Amino acid sequence: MAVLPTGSSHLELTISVPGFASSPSFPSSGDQGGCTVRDLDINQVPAEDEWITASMEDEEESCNNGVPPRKKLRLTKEQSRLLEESFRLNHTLNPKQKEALALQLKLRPRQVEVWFQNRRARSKLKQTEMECEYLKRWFGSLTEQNRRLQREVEELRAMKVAPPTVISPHSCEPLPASTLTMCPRCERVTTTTTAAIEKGSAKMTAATTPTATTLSSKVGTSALQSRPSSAAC
DNA sequence: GATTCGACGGAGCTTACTTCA
DNA sequence: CATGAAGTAAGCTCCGTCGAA
Repeated sequence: MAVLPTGSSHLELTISVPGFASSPSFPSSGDQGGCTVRDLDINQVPAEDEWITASMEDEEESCNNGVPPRKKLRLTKEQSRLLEESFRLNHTLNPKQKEALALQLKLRPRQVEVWFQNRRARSKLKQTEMECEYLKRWFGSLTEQNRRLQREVEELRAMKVAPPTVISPHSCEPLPASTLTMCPRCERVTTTTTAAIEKGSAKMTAATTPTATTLSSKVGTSALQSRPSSAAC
């Protein structure tokens, strides 16, 4: 798709900074071949200090009636950055990648999975919105083009009634009006008979004002890559 | 009040495994 | 015993939705 950016670019992607160490502040509890998270149970709920609360007051009143209020996890900037980076490389994760990423981010695999689900869904939504915008603009320009062509047809019809002379833009010589027509697809002026012009005007009306359904069925993804009018006639 | 985003449940699909004729 | 069909469980993605921030 030439018009729309591929992948997730429309959801702001920050570029990784070389030398980033994953969660340097996290205490290492094991020492096994450089893996600092040996004892971390990835299926455990993150520790309390991993939850970012909206305010300090929230933190203070975290235990009401012994039931910890359900807090919404906010990913840290680094976690988000790493997730975005992974998403840019791959929109889906295999189980090993998921596990590794979860370990790196100190999140549960399920959280990584959910993040990718949401990310896919939301980038798709963004893309759909962009396609919608593009179609609106395209439809607008086609409508305008149609108006213009209809006006031209009217003018040509009027000329047919009047003395049939048209001045050529190139040679400034008078041309017979019956020889001028425009191909609705390639917008090239061709020579046809007067009868053909009348047929063509009817076709033009249909061809340049696609309905919403035909437009959306055409568009998919590939149709957005190029204007149909550029096709060979 | 609107928006963002982490989380969840359910539907649908695929794959691996088991059972049975 | 080998084989193919049918059943089942597990795991995945997508979708719609909820609710905290």
